[in-house]
Amino acid sequence: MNFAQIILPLNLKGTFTYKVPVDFLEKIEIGMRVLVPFRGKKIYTGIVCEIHDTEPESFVPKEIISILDDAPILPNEQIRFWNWLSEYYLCNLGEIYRFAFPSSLKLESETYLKLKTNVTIDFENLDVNEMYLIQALEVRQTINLTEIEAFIPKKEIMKTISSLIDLQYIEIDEKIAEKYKQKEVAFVKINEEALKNRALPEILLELKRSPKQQELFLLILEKQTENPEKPIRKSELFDEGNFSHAQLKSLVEKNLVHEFLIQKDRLESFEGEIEEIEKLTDAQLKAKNEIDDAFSEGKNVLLHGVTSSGKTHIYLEKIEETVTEGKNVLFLLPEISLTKQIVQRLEKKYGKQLGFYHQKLTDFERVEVWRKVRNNELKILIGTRNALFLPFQNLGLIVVDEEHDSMYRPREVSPYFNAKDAAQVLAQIYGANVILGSATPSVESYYFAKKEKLKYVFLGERFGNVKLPEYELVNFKESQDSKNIVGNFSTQLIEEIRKELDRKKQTMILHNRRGYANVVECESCGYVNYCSNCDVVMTYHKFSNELKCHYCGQKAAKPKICPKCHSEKLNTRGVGVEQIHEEISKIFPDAEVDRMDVDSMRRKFAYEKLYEKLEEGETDILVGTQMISKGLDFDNIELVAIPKADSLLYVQDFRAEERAYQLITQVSGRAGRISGEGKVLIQTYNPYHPVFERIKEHDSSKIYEHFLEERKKFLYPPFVKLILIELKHRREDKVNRASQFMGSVLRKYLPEECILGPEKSPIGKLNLLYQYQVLLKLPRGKKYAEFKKLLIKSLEEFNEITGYQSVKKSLFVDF
DNA sequence: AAATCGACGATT
DNA sequence: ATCGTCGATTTA
Repeated sequence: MNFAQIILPLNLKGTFTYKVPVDFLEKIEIGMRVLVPFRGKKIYTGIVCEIHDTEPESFVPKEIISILDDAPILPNEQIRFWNWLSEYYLCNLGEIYRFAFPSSLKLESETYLKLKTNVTIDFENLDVNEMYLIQALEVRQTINLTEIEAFIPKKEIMKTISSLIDLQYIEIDEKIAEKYKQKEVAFVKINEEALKNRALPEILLELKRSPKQQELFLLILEKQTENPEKPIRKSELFDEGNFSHAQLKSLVEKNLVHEFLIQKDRLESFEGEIEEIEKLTDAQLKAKNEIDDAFSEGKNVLLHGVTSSGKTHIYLEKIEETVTEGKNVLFLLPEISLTKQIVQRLEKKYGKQLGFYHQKLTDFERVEVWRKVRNNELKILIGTRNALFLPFQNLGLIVVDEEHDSMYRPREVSPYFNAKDAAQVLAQIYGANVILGSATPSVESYYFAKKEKLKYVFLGERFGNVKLPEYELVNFKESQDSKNIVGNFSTQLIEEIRKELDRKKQTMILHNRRGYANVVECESCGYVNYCSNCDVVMTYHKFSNELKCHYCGQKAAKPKICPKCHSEKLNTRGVGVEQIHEEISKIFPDAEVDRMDVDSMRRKFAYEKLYEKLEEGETDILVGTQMISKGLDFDNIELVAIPKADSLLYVQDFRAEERAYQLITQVSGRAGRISGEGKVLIQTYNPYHPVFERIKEHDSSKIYEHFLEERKKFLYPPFVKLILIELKHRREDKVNRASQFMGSVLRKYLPEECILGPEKSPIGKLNLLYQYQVLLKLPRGKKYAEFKKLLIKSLEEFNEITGYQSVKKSLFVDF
């Protein structure tokens, strides 16, 4: 056993063979990190994935420099998971490794280290190497691994660094150190000490000359005695009485009152607003029993529960059961969002045994969570898809909430994989169970649930038997013909909104298109502005008064005259959310109309501020893109309007209808959560469109039947497996030729009916790269494995052509 | 992925 | 003759 296969953090095929030095033979194990030289001077942190005795024939392997861990950092299950991902999604192990590990666990020679600020170093307890490194860092701000090699022996480097990181003397210098700062809220409380030492009358006497201060002091005291558990918000004092900040400040200075800050996200639980877990309703209990049955049969579950049916309650029950059995839970969310009741409730109950893992953590925080998971200190982990890669010790349950969400498979991050499917494989490896939960399951999951590959559990009623919102289709063509319209709104829509305003209810308006107008077009010559990097017209944003490319972020000034024919007549075409917002503000000048989209939420705390406005009922009408369908659970919303619903359907994508249905249903779920008086107005030119008609009927099985029929007819998932091959290059002729060649190679091995293309991608140029694609529709089942082997063979053949090596190739399996 | 090497064209 | 850019090649 003299050789090891090492995974390197590079996007390279396969693993690399290294020789294990004799003194490491005892120590080395699969799953440990090792330091290896690669390409002359460079040093990388690799992962041992195999130890064997076969000496390579064609080359002389290099030696492992050092072993970084005393015990494997990566459990066996994770290595199996990585291998599955790599085979299934046709990606390299190195890519997975890069994605899975926090960067300070995979130091390489270009990683820069720096001294932590404001640390006092205890030189007495440092060894020689540590001392050298600290001294070097005192002279210069940063240093990298190659530079350290000059004064510390190679074998000692990592030991020295990790011990100094542990001591918190040094840290990794992350160039893009975007620190996520949590919002803090100020609270006040009476200084108990002051009350102990002196009698209350004495204190009041002292404040006699400042009556306002006295009044304020008494107000705080009164609030505190009334409810000692509930901390007092600084802002509520100013709301209730006519006090000034100066008065509070002097009370603080007199040491009678303490002021303190609490982080925003811990607030909810701290305020004790959470009800204890109520008993499950009969419907929920039935669902839970069905889940138990499925689990005992070793089946995973699709929990299809209409909006506010209390899926969370069922999750909580199952989570508690799993933890009681001594196993751990992973709770996946599409993105880390504010205020999730489940978070608050779990936090209260499990405190330090609850962990979070998501993209907004700093590297140090990630390593911290990693360590805790490995030591089995955390029982429950809430996280986004990258949490799948934590070194779990005994996973018992994975919950995938909002399983239909496309954030589980973002196309732009490599490696490409679908967290929903990966979660099921990971669970299988760990012998754990999975609950996929959604109010609007993906068509694929629904199909597998009906095919009994998953157990289908349906919760058809809202919690407390609250009625589901009612849908009404507004025929915009008719309104237009009878001239009953103002801009993009029919008078019917306007009247309904006015009624809500009169009743002091809130209204949501969904329009899923950013900006003010799609295009700015010259009336006389038809000129439109294209992005200079992409083959895309630029969207006009009136609010920031510029043109933006939504694909690469490129900005340009809005032209005043046509750059081509100098005409001054420039038209806008296509309606964006800004325009809807403007129209509504004009129609209801006295209402408070707010807009929520990525552009208006970019500023720090913009989301939090708007959230509070909505919560306090200050916002009357909220106009927004799909953003408004997530996380806004307020009791006072009863009307949801979708003025241009057709635009949701007209997207070049076989999932467009499915996504329209999901989006409409998700926003609708915001309406009438408590009262049951929710109403949804869908304004459309096609009131007889099958999707709208079926949404209206409130029978989800009908709509899924419709989707499945269409998918079957036009051969789309779940009836076939899709693999998209995308080729990119700066030069169009090159990528075009490459794609033609790819097509011909594929046709050599695979039947004609499986191959679509090659053709120019829907967006022909993106970020200066031309894109071409080939779409494969492969049959499911046994044939699939066979075809996939042939695909790999074709890809290998393609790779042999040296001329096409510079063409970037991406594969999207289960696209 | 990333560094290195070689070819070719533009610049001193 | 030298610098810069692009593409091909190689990594254990």
